[in-house]
Amino acid sequence: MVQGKGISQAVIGRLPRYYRYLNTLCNAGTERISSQELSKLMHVTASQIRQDLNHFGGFGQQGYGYNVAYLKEEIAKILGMDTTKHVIVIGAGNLGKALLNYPNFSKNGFSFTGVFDSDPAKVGKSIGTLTVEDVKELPQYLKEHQVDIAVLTVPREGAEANARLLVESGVKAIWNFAHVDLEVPADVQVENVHLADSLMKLSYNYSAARK
Amino acid sequence: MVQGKGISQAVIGRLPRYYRYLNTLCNAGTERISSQELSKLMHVTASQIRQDLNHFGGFGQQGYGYNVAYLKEEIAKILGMDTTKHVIVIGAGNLGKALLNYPNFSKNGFSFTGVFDSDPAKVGKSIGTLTVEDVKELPQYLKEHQVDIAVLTVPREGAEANARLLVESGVKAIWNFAHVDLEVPADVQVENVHLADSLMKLSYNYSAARK
DNA sequence: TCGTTGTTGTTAAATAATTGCCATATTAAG
DNA sequence: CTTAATATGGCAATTATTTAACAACAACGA
Repeated sequence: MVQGKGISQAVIGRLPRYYRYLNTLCNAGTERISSQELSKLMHVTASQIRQDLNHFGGFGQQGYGYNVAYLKEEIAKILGMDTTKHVIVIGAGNLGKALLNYPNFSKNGFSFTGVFDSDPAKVGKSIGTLTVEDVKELPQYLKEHQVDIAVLTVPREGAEANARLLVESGVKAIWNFAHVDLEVPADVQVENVHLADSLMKLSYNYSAARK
Repeated sequence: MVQGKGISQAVIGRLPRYYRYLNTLCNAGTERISSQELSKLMHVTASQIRQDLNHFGGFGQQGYGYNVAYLKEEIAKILGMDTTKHVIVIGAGNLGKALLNYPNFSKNGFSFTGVFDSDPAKVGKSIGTLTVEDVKELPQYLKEHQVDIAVLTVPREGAEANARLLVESGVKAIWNFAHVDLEVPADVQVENVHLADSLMKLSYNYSAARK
């Protein structure tokens, strides 16, 4: 169905942060941690941590706390990072390049397998191990390859058309950096990164704090 | 007009989206709009629109609705976009370049006035009208120039040190793209763009929908 | 073994956010 | 001028989210 088991997006949105802290703790060799210790580290309430985690199961043990490595793995599974996700990028500008070169994604099971652009000047150029392909090849590519997630780093004007194309070819997840709200069927997941909105929010908080 | 205090971040976070839709309407020549029409366009409730706006004042008129151009300007003011914000970028990688080249920011009162990097290979290179400066020059630069917002597009490891430097030099707003939670005094505003978190959230929703 | 301390999972209470409702004001038309 | 249709702003009701409280159980030391 559409949305996952009625767990709120507020909860889901906090999981990656837990994952990040657990990863750091794990790398530091920490074996166990209580919700209270973690709450101090993360500046959230221990109640919230326990409640968030218990949406997915009882990962802790009374009197002991949570095993860091185990909990980290469980959260990775919840977030779907236990299986490789094949990702393509539409738009080979600076933003697309930045994402393709970001090392952390591949560490977490996201495999970038293609990059497309409509600009003839960019087609054929290399980005890391990939070569930029013409966006005209995209429909054919989608027929021949499994694509879990498509990243849209194209200008606003081209975004809707590209999204439609992706949806028609069966892509079910779009990471949208274009500054528009995409209209897609309910079974297609869209995660927006509206940078301008984020900057405006900062601008508000900055301005409001000066008053 | 009355700038309320303690307005929730949920409300603030929606303002840029209103602004975007009003801008589009304005460009299309639309003069007036009711909360109901706007609600259909944006897929939110009319109640929410009216309630959000009324945190900042009564911008509408009974029986008429809202004047698009006027409301747009009022929201711009609320978001602090009526005064120019001087912005610098720390980190001249692909992400920094992408932000510097994004045309919409300058349209909305954000003026990028400097870019810094620690990599000698990047120092001296041009990005648009700016030249990359050595990050060692940053303290001196901050003494001589007004900086409203600093953008952190450096690797995780360098982020904390740069943030400390910025805070010590009196910068009060940081747009943080590094994958860490910065520890700053309460009077310094931080807006995080955690791309990995966003991708993981999409991964969850994608995986959950397949079940 | 037994008691003390620590810590979870869960339920209840408190807060916060969203939506529904409507009195009242404005516009538009006859 | 009168009336019907429209649409806000504010408040009340509802729903969602967060925090607090605590019973139950594990760990640990004596």
